[in-house]
Amino acid sequence: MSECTDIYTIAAQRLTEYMKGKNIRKTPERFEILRIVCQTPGIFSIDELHEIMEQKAKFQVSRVTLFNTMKLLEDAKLIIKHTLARAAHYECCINPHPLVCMVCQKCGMVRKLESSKIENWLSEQKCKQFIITQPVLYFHGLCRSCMVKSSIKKRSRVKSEK
Amino acid sequence: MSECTDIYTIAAQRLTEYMKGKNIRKTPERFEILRIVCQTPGIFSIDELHEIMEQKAKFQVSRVTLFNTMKLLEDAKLIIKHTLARAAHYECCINPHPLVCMVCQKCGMVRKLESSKIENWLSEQKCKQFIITQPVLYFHGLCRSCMVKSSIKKRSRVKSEK
DNA sequence: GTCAGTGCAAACTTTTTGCAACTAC
DNA sequence: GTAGTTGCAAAAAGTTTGCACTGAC
Repeated sequence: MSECTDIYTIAAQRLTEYMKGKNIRKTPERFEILRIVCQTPGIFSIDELHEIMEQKAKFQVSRVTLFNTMKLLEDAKLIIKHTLARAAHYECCINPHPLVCMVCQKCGMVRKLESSKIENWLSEQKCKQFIITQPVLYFHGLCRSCMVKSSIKKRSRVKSEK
Repeated sequence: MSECTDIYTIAAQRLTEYMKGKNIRKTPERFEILRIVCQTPGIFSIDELHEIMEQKAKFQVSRVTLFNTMKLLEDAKLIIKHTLARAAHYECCINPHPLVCMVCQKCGMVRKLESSKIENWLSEQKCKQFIITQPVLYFHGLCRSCMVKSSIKKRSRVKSEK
């Protein structure tokens, strides 16, 4: 928890910095949402975040505000938006680094890979026509579980740790 | 056009092969959709495909059938599904290869990169816990046009060549 | 003839918008 | 006090489902 608090402190500073001179107000909702986002491991949807806010954090906030705040946090580069499933999913990302994700085409499971080579590869690329803010490498395939079970169940939403 | 026809011939063979022994029927809708998909460059949404079918191909087909058929073609590995925007986008991909896409965070533009190095990098990866069927590397960032214009217009849908 | 496929309408899910009340500045 | 923010309700957008009809096998 103390580590989470540290992350939140940094994140809150960055958000304050981002807001500066932009006519963007520091509302309690925005900082409480950021706090929960920092405390939530893995990726989550708006609905999941809404439930966490109400159940765990006992903080009432509307879905509309969550949508708006996610956009703000994304612009401030404090979270990353994944649109792998029908509903967008987000994750806290205080120190953006190249993400390597395994996405199961059957169950929607997402797993992250550690990789230094991809970073080297990325640094070699010359992209004058494009400012890269966040590279994400998705591997679409089948996870071990779905490899074994040959069930024909429908592709579900992205799973997150509950 | 002759090249497109060739691609369709190969695709139709693959689809037929995929359907074999699966109780999946060869309907004219499915093959006509596949033909148009093979003739359509770049990425497209269900709605865009629906318009092309009606306007250019003069072939009446419902959106429901397009959704179903896209699922079938995806399973048959003849198309790739991108979920970068609110609406899913698809592209024909007869010979799947690692895709490297630049996605503009502002206007939603998608551009493909040529890259052989990413293929080498991928071949080095050992993924025993995962069968990779399609690697896609997305660069999220800003395209040249949005770099210059500092307009604050909202992020729009994925653009495709019209 | 059977049952998978099609297409309409309706339901459902996710996201956006309009608007009144609120509040950070 | 002003204007950005919140949150409700409603609309919009994308996708799925129920069901009757059709047609591939």
